[in-house]
Formats: sequence, C-alpha cells, structure tokens
Amino acid sequence: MVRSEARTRKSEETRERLLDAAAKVFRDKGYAGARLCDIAERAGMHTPGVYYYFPSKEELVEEVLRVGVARTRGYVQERVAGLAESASALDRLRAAIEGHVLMVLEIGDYTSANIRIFGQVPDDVRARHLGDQRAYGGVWRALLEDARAGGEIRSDLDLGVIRMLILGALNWTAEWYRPGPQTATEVAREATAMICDGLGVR
Amino acid sequence: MVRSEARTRKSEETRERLLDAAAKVFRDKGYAGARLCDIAERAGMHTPGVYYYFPSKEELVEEVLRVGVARTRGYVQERVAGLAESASALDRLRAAIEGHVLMVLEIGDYTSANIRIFGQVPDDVRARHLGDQRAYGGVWRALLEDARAGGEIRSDLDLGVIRMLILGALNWTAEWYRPGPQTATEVAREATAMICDGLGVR
DNA sequence: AGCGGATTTTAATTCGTGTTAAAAAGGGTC
DNA sequence: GACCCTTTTTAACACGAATTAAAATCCGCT
Repeated sequence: MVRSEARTRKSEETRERLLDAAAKVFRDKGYAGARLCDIAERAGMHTPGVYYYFPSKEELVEEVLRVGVARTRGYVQERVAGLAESASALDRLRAAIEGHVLMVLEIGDYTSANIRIFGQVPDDVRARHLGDQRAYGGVWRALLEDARAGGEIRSDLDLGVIRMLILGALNWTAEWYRPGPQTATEVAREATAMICDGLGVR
Repeated sequence: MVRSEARTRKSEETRERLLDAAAKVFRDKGYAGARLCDIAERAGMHTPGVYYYFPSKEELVEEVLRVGVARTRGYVQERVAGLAESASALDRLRAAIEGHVLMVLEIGDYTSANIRIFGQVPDDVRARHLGDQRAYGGVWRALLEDARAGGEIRSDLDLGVIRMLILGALNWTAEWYRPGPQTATEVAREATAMICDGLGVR
C-alpha cells in the first residue's frame, strides 16, 4: 500500500522537530555535551524515539551540519542575488556579510550550531562534511575575487587569509552576542564598516 | 618536616606537565570530549595520578582557562608596552593584534585551549572564569578608547561591538590556521591591514 | 470492527569514563 | 639501613548516556 500523504507529512514534521531540537541542543551544549535525551525531550518524545528517525547520534549531527551550511549558503546567495544590477562588488560583499550575520544571530539555529560544533564532531563526520563547507567558502572566495578584479579592494592582501578573518569575525558573534543593547542588523553594520572601510579615519 | 627544595620543584614540574597536556587535549577534543586518561597518558602517568594534583576535571580545566587568559594578557600588554614612546594609539592597537595572533597560533596552547573550550565548560566554571576574561577585555577596551580619544579612529563605530569583532577574527584563526602556506606573522599582518585600514582602496 | 504498517514507549543492556580506595614505590633524612 | 612523607599505581566503583529489544499504541483503510 502507498503511504498516505497525510501520514508521511506528519512523519516529516516530527523529523524536522527533532532536527530543530538537535540544532538548539548541540549549539548550547556542544557535541559531546549534548544528550540524546535532551534532544528527544525538546522534541516531545522519549530517547529511543530518536532512533526511528536517525540511526545514531553521529548521523543526527551530520544532518544538522548539512542543513546548516545549505541554509546559510542559500540565504547569503539569495541576498546577494537580490541586489540591483548596478551594485558594486563591494556592495555585494556587504550584502553577504549582513546575510551571514543575520543567519548566525537571528534566523539560523542550524547555522550557529554548525559554527559552534564543527570543531568538536568526530573526525569522520567532519571529513564527510568538509565538501559542503568548502562549497560555501567558494561563495566568499568568488565575492572577494570579483571585488579585486574590479579594482575595488586593495591588491596587497592575501584573499585566502582575509576570507577566514572575515568569517571569523562574523562566526564569533555566535559566542558573545545576546539580543539587547544592539540588534543583529546593527552588529552587521559595524562589521561591514570595519571590514570594508577599516577603523582608521579617512 | 619542611619539604625539600628539590622535591617541591619536581612536583611543580609534574603539575606543569599535566597542565600542558590538559591544554593540548582540551584544545583538540573539547571539554566533554577530552578524557582524563588522554591527559594523563600525555603527561606520562596513569589516570588517577591526576587526582594527586587536581581534585576534579572541572578544577583542572579551570586552571587551564586561568593560565590561558593570564598569559595572553601578559604577552599582549608586554608587546604594547615595548613600543616606542612615539607610537600612536593605532600602532599600539596593531601591536596588540599581532601579539594576540601570535599567542593563538604559535606560543599559546593555553590561549587556543581557552578560546575553543570556553563555551563548552560547565556553567559554574565559566561563571567563575568570567572575571579574568573581562579583565583581558578591558585591555582592548582601553586601547580602542585611547585611539578614539586621540581622533585616530572613526567616531561612528560602537567600540563594544568592534572589540568583539576584532577578537572574533583573531580567535577564529585557531579554527582554521595550519602552519604551511602562511606564517603566523603574515596572518597577523593581514589582520592589522584589514582591521585598521579596511579592504577598500583608499 | 479489525487488520497491518507506522510510530512511540518501557525496559534492559552495554560501555566508557570520572572518581575513590587501598596498596605500592620512591627517595630524602636521621 | 629504617622511617616517613610524597607520589604513583593497581583495582574497583558509580553513574550516565548511547543503543537495542520487545511490547504497546496509533491510525488509516477495508
């Protein structure tokens, strides 16, 4: 018998609830520190229920990582693509910075989970995930190279290092930002200001 | 009886060997992922030997964190203080950036351990450590405020946010840097260039 | 109503790791 | 060389958490 439509939809919703819960708990407790029972409870089920959807903790975290980069990359690319045709390469870079920050601080539990646990995950999981990670890095590489090709950024910089410094500044916001004094958008604006124009007076 | 001099020195050396091992293992595996037996083995003893020097894993990690900030702050301040009297506030900021990067990438296992595990440690440990952390933050706050007071940096920036963005860019180097293509000093140079002068052409 | 697969639960297992206890070894001092 | 304090080891314990097994429940369908 073909599985009924409503049936499979409900199952997918549960799976998603589980993934959402996993993203939150992994982000808050780290990989080893996250207990399957915390995740299950947050998703409204008992621990072994997780195993109906995922064969192990490793595969669960792997899926969280996968969704994390995919969404981040999608959102950032979308924001960049939404710019007017007349936008400069530096404007596109600014849009990417803003998109990434918003993803980390407001929209993406998966994004912040990814950032915080990537370095803690078992080696084989990390190895399998590296491809996705690199693909997202490629988006940034292209943005920077376009800007340099157009003469919009200085020619004396190592763009490989610069890319990681930028992503570092943005990723680290996951460690300290708490809503309150500043909004995520304000943080993004400070970041574009510092990165594109520097601290020094002009 | 008074403990002989040679005796206490040997004991202190062992304690230090243990701390060094702990810093390395915590940095590589994270807090929950680091096993006491890994640490003990690296220090050349069996697991329960650790308990002669530290009463628990928590207190061990706490000491690693403490040493981490203390050394980082000491080194950065020393480098800043070593500058000529004529150095500008921006020069002092550059020196701090360079010092911090070198500490993360070359000198300080404790520094990189601190950076990577601070967010994973039990809440009470983190709470006790927050004072030290803030003290180091104060060094950077002062550097930035001096620069602004002297009119050397733009007046439209939120220095609290900027401080965290800078430290983020630098701290994140612990996640991606591997000696090879670039030296730590080169990374530091790229960082000062981007942070102080920005990516855009002038 | 009742069949049958999908989903969830209860109960049990297994294993790793932090910690403790007790014994042994080391080494300086008289 | 015997004594005593320090340090390290061997052995055992405790406990939490991932995983498995088996039973129970749910729910659409006939």
